[in-house]
Amino acid sequence: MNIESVLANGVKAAVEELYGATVSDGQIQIQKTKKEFEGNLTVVIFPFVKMARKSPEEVGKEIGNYLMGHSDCVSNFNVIKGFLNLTIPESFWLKRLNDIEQQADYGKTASKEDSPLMMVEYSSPNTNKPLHLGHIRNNLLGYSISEIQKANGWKVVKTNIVNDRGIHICKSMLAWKLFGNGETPASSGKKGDHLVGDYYVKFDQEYKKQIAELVAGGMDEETAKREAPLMKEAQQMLLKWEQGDEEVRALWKQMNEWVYAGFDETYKKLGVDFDKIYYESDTYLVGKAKVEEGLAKGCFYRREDGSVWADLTKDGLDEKLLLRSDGTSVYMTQDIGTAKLRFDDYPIDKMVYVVGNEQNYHFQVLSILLDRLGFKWGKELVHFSYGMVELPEGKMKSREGTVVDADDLMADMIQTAKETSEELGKLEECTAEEAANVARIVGLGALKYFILKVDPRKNMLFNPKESIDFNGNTGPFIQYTYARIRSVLRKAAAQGIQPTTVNESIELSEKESYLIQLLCDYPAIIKEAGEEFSPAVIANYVYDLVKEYNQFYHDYTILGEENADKKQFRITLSANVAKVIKSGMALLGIEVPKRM
RNA sequence: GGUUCCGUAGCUCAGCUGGAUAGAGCAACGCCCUUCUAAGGCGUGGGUCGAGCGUUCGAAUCGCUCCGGAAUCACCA
Repeated sequence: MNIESVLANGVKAAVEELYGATVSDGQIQIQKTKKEFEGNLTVVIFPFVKMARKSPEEVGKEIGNYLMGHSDCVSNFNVIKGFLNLTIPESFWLKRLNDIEQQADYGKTASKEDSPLMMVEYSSPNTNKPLHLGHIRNNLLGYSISEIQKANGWKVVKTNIVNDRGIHICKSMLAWKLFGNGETPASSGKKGDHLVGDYYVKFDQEYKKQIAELVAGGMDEETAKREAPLMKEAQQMLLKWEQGDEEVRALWKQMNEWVYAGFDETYKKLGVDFDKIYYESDTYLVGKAKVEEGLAKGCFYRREDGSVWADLTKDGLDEKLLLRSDGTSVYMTQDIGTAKLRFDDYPIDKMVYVVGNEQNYHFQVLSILLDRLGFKWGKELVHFSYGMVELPEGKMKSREGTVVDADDLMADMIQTAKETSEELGKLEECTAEEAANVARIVGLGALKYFILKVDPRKNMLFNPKESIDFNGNTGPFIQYTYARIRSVLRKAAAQGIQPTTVNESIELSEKESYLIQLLCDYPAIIKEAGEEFSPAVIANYVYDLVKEYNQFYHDYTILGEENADKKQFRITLSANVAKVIKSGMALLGIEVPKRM
């Protein structure tokens, strides 16, 4: 049992005995004592004031005295206004530190045979262009919440739905065919996804030219957009694809393969992965069948023109199209098909979709539809919705060329990390290979931490220049602290000191017991992050821990001349801080370097 | 217009199941390298928590009404 619940029971008994009143769990608030006051934990007294019919100060004193007399985990107390500040004995904190020292997977809960299964869908790229900054936020969030849920004892399947069919890829294919001269990744030296993306841009440029010509010839713009030969040809191509035209399918397959090779490289560099990948070309027909099935069961209805709709007016929403009048599927149909395949493949208890908040409405509808179609997790599906990433100059728009490419961005971050470490004269003793690896870890750590520390729901501002900041609440600052602790531990080991169980009679300073208290919070933090699907909770916790450790580090001599017990204690404390930093950063998908 | 989300220091963000004097970092200014990594530490200045009303012993936090911003409301994905 943890200290908070021991104290809560104590308070309950105290109020009952002193004032003859019964207290519910919700009325007892125990929080960390603010740093400017003496004590470790604080009981809020206000809820008991009415029961006691005495002043808050008196009630605080009486409950404090009771706890002192009835529990050995309170060594002192003081009352300020309505707050009862309790001092917990030092031996208590040391015992906890020793507990942490013993646990290799401190704070994590391993999944068991019968643990529930969570499927997390993230990334979900289109195959007509490379990944951009928005995908980076998506991928980092998806990966991180998967890790956090695993740490909370879930079985997790990470999945990706690749949008590999549709008019967008046909545009790239057509442009490649018309303007490409047979260019391949091998012949051009371009990454496959970039190559295909370049032709998507090319299509758009040529398409705009054609529209302009038609408008100059007297056509109105709307008609011109429809009548432009390029667009007609792209639509023709899509039709051929649907019919299984061999030549179109062969080109489609080839270009998609180039893209996948490119994506794999990006994912690998970013450090994310998937357990199972679905392709829309495999799921859209399944969706169609599922909709027909729903139609037969009376979940949906057909209009005169042949289109199929779901009536959601009873749920306070609109009517939603599921099949076009020509019988082809829409986005929603495909998601239904994907859901069916997934449900066939895995015993899913909880489904999480990591998708931007521009699709909030879509997932509201999807949840209702899946529920109607009998998916047991449909109603409770989680749309993990995150905000847009904006740039100082304004919004990202791929057509206006203001997208920040994922590969370029990662390369820039790594390059900056390299330059900075060279300027500061770090890593001079390292081999070029080691130095490059540290630059990679630090550059990507900066990017990942910067994005993950922000509340996912919020739109965030990404300033490519300012984001590379090696001070303050940043990934590199945390990595740096970790590297420094490792260095201390190496030197301690050279003196023959290893972290181990420490003598529980050592006297602790305020800072030391506060640090241990922070370490003790870690399991609760993982739990909270899991419930809220929030990597930011982990990130901000780790930052707090690091800041606190830095003060400790600067105030104390860890390896100097002093008594052996104290030295042992500080080494052990440092090692445990390092352990928790590493563990927390791993939940964010961020590596920590042994030296930097 | 309907729905949803956001609004906290000059900037980027924490804090939100109601609790003490609203916290960090960046930027500005001033200290600290004979002490284990200065990619660091300490300090100073900087706030009507978008506005108002309400509930409460107590509101940045809960409710209502406004104001400002974003997303969405396609036979696009």
